[in-house]
Amino acid sequence: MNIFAEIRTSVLETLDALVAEGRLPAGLSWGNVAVEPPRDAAHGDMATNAAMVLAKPSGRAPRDLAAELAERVVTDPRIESAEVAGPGFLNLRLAPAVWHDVVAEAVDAGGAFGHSGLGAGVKVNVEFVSANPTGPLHVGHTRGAVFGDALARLLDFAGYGVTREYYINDGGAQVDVLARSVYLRYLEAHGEAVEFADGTYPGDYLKPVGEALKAKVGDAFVGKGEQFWLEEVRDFATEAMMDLIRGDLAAIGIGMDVFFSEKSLYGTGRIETAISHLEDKGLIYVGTLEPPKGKVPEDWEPREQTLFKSTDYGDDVDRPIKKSDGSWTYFAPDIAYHYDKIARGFDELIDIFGADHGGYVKRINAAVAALSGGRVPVDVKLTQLVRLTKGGEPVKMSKRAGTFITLRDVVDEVGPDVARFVMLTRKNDAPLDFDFDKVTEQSKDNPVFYVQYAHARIRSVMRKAEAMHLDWSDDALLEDPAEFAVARKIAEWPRLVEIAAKNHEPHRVAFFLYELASEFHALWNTGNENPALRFLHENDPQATGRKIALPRAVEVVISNGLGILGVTPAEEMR
RNA sequence: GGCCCCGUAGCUCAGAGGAUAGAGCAACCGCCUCCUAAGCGGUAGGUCAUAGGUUCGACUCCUAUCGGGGCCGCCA
Repeated sequence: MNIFAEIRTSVLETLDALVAEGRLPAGLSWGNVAVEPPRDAAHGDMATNAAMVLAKPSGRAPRDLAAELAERVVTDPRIESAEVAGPGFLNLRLAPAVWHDVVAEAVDAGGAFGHSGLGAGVKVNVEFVSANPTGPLHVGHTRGAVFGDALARLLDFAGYGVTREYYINDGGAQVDVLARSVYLRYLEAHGEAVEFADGTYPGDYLKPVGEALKAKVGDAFVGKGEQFWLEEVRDFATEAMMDLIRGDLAAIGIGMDVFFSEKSLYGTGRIETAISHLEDKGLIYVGTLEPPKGKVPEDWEPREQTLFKSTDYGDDVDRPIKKSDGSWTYFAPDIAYHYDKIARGFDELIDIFGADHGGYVKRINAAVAALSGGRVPVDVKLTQLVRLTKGGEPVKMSKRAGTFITLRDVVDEVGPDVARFVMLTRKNDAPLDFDFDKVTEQSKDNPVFYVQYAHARIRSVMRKAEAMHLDWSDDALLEDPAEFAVARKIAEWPRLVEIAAKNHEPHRVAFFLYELASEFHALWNTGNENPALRFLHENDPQATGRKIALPRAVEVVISNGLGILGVTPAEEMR
């Protein structure tokens, strides 16, 4: 139940009635009519802009129209009063029973409270992480991973059919580099002294892979040329790296539904099929690109290449799909990959890239628009950098020289819950400061703690209530303004879920939980001033049962919200 | 040179085209015999980078400019 949507329906019905009576002209669109929480609580519980939006097309003065609407709309028993304000707002005050019912619904619905029909029947593919299978995930990947997973959970909560997907870049030169690096570790495992030249990966994490390779093939590859072992070592090493990455993802609570191999597109005709699809639309041609403006590479010279006419779909220049030697560029399998997603019947695609891939967005948009005939929208989200600090000092490298801070480093230091929550308290396209000390601090300026603390307080109350052998009653007793304030916030939850899901913005959930926690902590303190407002009343089980419905509803929302963020609610803070 | 993102309180940041732009921190003043004070209440703090435009209405949309970051053929 989204009470805002319901009251909006009521307003629209009133408008329909005015049309039927000839008080408003026919043919008006209600599309821009909104019912929203007002910014200032003094303006009531909800406000509608209906009169202002409809004033011009209906030739009415906004305040007059608002007044007429006000007269009619109060026949809805849920609407206690309606007041014209400002330039033509209609401020609505709802009956206390509405908030009472909201609390009861939250308590009854539990984990389903806030579920939405928004995404019913819509299949959406969320592709994220997709890090090269050449090493452990580092902190940059972590943000994309957390963001993608939270977005997937959010969409799932809003009723979409969600597939989480990882694109394995196992088709390019970097997996050959990986294979050679593992081969060196393999020789090392056989007691040979090895040297890691430029263009190989020197990281320690490949040592066990070299040893595992030795255990598997013995000395079969020792002293042999690349042609004997490259392919097998590449497959072996890639699989080992994907195991490593799957482990990293699991450490922060992420499981993928599909791992899609780039390699599976080569030599199987799948790239050719996708490209021929574009060819049929006249979007593939052979040509020579202009040199890039500004900083021209030193060795630049004009080359004839096979190009995709992405400029037809808003890109700045056409993009090469074949190198001058005739082999595919990275973009070609990417086209085929997105073609495959479309063919699998997804209604919406979401790609999550690091900010350094910003230049790639337009060509992905172009490719998907061309391949799907504009049917399938794709939203490419970029996650900005994470600035790691400890006690205010920048942390850039881990102790092992030359390696980036890994996802494991972060999880080991602060735990998966803190890492996830903090990374979701920023919009994806804003840089994020992550201070190892601050994020574990137990104070109000740490939102993780603040929200968890509210939950822990409620759990404490609930445990005590259970000890009194009573259960919540859904007949909530609401008296104080602070109680109504909390109930109003709870009523906003279903609406917030829909807004966040539509905009692909899970950070809104984190901010909402902070606000809800704030309302709750305020309510908690009213119990200090006025013991009658406390949740637990030792000698009055009935009153207690009715009083704990509200904190129980808060618990439901915090728990559901943290579930979307992938954070475990805290039972206690000790 | 082009493209993308960002610019909101001293700091870190929210803000579905709506009213007098919000929160936390820092500053100042209050609240613990009390279900967890790890908390709550209050005061103060603003040219929403700048200039135009669209609109009944712009922090929000459009254009230009300034400032910060990222990216820019045969790497992925």
